[in-house]
Amino acid sequence: MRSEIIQNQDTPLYSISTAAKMLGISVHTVRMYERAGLILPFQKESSHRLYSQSDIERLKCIRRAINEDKISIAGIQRIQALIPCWEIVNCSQQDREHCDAFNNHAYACWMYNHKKNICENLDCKSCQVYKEFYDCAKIKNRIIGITEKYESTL
Amino acid sequence: MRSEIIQNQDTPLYSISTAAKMLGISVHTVRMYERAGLILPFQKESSHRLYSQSDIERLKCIRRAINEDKISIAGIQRIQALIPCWEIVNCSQQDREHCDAFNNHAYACWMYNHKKNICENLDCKSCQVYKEFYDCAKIKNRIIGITEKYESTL
DNA sequence: AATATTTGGTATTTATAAGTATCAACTTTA
DNA sequence: TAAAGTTGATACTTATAAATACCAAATATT
Repeated sequence: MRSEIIQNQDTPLYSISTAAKMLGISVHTVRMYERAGLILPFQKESSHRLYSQSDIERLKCIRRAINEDKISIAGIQRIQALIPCWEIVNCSQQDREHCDAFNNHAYACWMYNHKKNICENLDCKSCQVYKEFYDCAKIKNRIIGITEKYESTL
Repeated sequence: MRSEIIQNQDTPLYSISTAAKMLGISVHTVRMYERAGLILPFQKESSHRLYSQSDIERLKCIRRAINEDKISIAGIQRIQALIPCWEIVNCSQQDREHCDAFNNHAYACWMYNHKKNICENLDCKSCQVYKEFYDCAKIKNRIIGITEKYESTL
């Protein structure tokens, strides 16, 4: 078996213009979504952005939400702010007290600074919270999961 | 102590034109919010709508979400669809299986039919799910509440 | 070294959601 | 029973979010 570069859904492959072309939108629109915290791109050392296949899928999902479901960008931000990140990363009571994400509800956790808590040394881009829960169905199912977890202890 | 008509925040008091005037919007806009499921008015036997002080506050909250926070109506619907109603009304596993609200994520529970479950004979207008959880902060705090409830059993 | 691309801005356009106007039929109330 | 208000529906207007176009400076590619 010869040595190969491992490629998967998370491998940074596409430049911003390639990504934009794949989605049929302008480069600026992609950056607009980034500014809004809907997507975190890979940054090369050089400051140029790169996107993986997962990023493309995420962007497609964002487009559907905006164009088909008529949810505004601000609305998507609020929805993502409801992801129960504290439960997913299982942070402590003390972590929560100092966490801006836990104590606010306007943006997803990856939009806040995480100093002095469990997330401090973690990369949001590779965190389950960011990677897995970007749409309504997945977020709702996760909330359901919490209640089921609770009920199973009764 | 003489007999008085009990008035509270939930007493139906205002006609639709009075409510619209109080909010500085048109009658039609109020009905638009109703169509979207953001507000459930009282209906007199006569089919004319009436609004309580709580309804006015709720409408003010909706207005802030739309005008200040820039969340679209479709966005508000999706956010309200994340209210963990099943946990609040504590419905059974069987109730959940047959519940359109539980099994979807596009609208709040009070927008669906509740046949053959615990909600069947309840009035959504006076249900805690509808009355208490119409904004992001309250919804998020409720989700937090579930996790804390779970953690307290450990 | 020359060409192509990306960056982060601002200014502008466009698409459309949110809101208004108007309507005839119906209901309430005075 | 006349006047005022409500209903639901359609057509129209407006406000603005989303997207595009453009820019000069920086970076990457050949």
